[in-house]
Parts: sequence; structure tokens; C-alpha cells
Amino acid sequence: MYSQLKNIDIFKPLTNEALERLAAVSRQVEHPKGTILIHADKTEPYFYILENGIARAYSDGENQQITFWFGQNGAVLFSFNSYINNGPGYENIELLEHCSLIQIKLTDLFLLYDQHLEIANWGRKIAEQELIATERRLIDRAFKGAAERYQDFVDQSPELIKRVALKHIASYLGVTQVTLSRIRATHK
Amino acid sequence: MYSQLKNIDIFKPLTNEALERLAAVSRQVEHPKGTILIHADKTEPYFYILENGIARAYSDGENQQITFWFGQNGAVLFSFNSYINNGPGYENIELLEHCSLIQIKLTDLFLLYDQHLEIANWGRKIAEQELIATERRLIDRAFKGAAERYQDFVDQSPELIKRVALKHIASYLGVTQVTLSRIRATHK
DNA sequence: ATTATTTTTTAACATTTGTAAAATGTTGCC
DNA sequence: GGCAACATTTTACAAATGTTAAAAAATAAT
Repeated sequence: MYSQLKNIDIFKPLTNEALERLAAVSRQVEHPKGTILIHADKTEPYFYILENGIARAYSDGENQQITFWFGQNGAVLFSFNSYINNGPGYENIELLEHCSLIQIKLTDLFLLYDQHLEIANWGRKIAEQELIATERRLIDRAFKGAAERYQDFVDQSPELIKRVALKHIASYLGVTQVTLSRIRATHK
Repeated sequence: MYSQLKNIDIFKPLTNEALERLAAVSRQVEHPKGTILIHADKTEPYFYILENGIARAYSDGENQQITFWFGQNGAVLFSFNSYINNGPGYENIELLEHCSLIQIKLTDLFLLYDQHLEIANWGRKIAEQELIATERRLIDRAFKGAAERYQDFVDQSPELIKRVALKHIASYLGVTQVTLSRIRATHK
């Protein structure tokens, strides 16, 4: 396990000693495309790191499903509210392809946070990086039109454009699929 | 300083020992209404906790200014990108009233993060709470219309409605001031 | 108190985006 | 191949929001 974690970007800042502590509570899992790894309204007990494949987080509304996050190689994947407040979350996470993941039980991870300074700071940085990315998206929604957001997405996530259904990308960008189609028809 | 921090919500989970370590690097400051405490495009060296008063974070666009955050009693206040990546940020933070704040130098805080397990986890939780709040807002934008977002804001932040200019609230809610006026005219 | 300045509302019109439904394209399976 | 299921685009129309400008109201300054 240790030698496997070593190759994943998110673990690279860690010393060998910290990595071993994490490796001791990690195990590798694989799940087929279509698996719902995290369920809304449940307190989910696991934290994952995506080794291979892609996933999306979405919430269910009245008559729509909103995708608000995509994860690729190296992304951390967890129920925000289970992880942060130990309560049921609002998001589902679906694997869009066959995925291999590192799985860590949240109780094990929390124990390490309370015991190991370096791992606590590693967890702090994970939250901070997610935070800054999420706030950037909120601000981009205000400053950029839908067409520009689409273009940014194409530029910054060429893999996702190829591999993810446009209906998911549309809701991620904050528009309907019809609007996204119109944008694509115009800007090419 | 120690006895002062003790009364601020955000410090309450801490043990006396940790609180003393933080108190040792904290100092109280006051600034008048209108002060720009954090400047966009600058690496800001301080972290603040708002003791009294209200503040907003905003970014400047071509011909508009977008407010994307409000802080009240107990809020943490810092340049995201200075704090997280030690680089210049994108936000300005303006005090909307005369404010008293606790000021901590980021270099001092980072030193504590690297020395003190409890404080590292305290910092982790700060980022996590901001993260979950920010993501909730992003999702609310997708599921709720502008009128409902306004009503939620009125319900959840009655103080801000009273004390903050509507033009700032409009951009916080993701609409123009004209649209907010229309919503207010209809829903009363 | 009066004037000046800023904020908020209102109006008219333009634009964008949404909704619903049909048409077309794609994928996988037998 | 051909059918079924699903994804994407297109069309026509409706609704929501934006833009610009001006009036009204509120706030601050002298």
C-alpha cells in the first residue's frame, strides 16, 4: 500500500513516516461505471482518493439533477457533510467510468488528525485547496458569461469534455443543456 | 489578550493552552468604516477575526463590483490566496462599519500550525466550515430562483439586511440591483 | 434647514436563458 | 443490420433578468 500511495500527487508532500501511517489505514478498491459511491442523506463513512477514472457529484432537485463537481486522477472524494459535520450530506457521487480508488475510513482518518501533526496539516491543506477552487467558481459565475465559462472549461479540462456527457457539463456550468447546445453551435 | 479571545465563539473549542499560544501572537485593532483591510493583487500578511462590526469581500470587474462574502461577529477574514498559497489574492475586504478585530500575522499563525496539533486542527476546521458554506451557496444558485435566495438571506441574515446597502446584497445574491428592487416590490 | 450626494426604485426596452417538444445523432445489444 | 435506449441539437415560444435612463427617496454634509 505504501509504495502505491507514493505515486499519487496528493500524498507527495508527506514524509515517509506520515505516509506509512496513512497507508496503514488505506485500502485499494475498484468499482464499475455507474456506481453511486456516496449517497445523499446518508452519513458516509469513507473518504476516497481517485486513482483512476472520473466521477461527478450531484444533487437531486424537483425535476432536475445538478452536477457541481467533477473529479479526476488524484482528486479527493467524500461526502462534505459527513466529513465535516459527521452528518448526512446533500450530494451523490457517481463514478462515470470504471474507477480505482484509495479508501480510508473516516474514523481512522480523524484519529490520525488528532494524533499526527503533519497529517492534520495535510488535511487542512486539502480543505483549503477545495475552498479556493469553489470560491473561484462562485466568482466566475458572476463575472463571466455562460459562453466564456464553457470555453474555460474546454481549455482547463480537455479530458472531461471528451469523456463526460454534455448534460452533466451543462449543469456544472450553470446552464441548461439547450443553452449549452446553443453556445456550442455559435462558438466554433 | 487571552481573556479577550476566550469570549469569541471561534476560539471556544480550544484548550486554555492552545488559546494562550494564539493570544501570544494576537493583537486587537480597530478601523473605521470604509477601511479596505485586504487589497486585491497584494499578498496580505494578516489574518483577522471580526469581533465587532460587519465587512464585505468583493472583486472588481470591468464595470462592476461583485460582493461575494459578508462577515459579522466571529467571522474569519483574510485574503484567501495569501493565506492558502502565499500569493496575491483577488478580493478586497472593506469594513462596512467601524470594526474591532483580532489581528494575527500569517507567519505567526503558520508557525503555530507547524508546531501545535490542536491549532492545526483548529485551522483545518476553519477551512472546512468555509468550504461547506461556499459550496452550499454554489448549489443554492442552481436550485433556487433569485426571489427565494433573497428570502433566505432575509431569514438567515436579518442583521445584514438592516445594515448593508442593497446594491451589495444584490451582487451577493447574483442579480442586478434592478432585479433585486423588482423582487422586493413583488414579495411584500 | 437646505443642499448635495448617494441609494433605491421605477419604467421601457433588449437580451439572455428557460421550457417543451420534435428531430437528429449515437451507442450498445440481439 | 436493425432496433431500442439514450444523448444532443434544433425550433418556437415564454419567462426571467439585464441595460439604460430617469425619477423618487434616503442619507450625509455644510
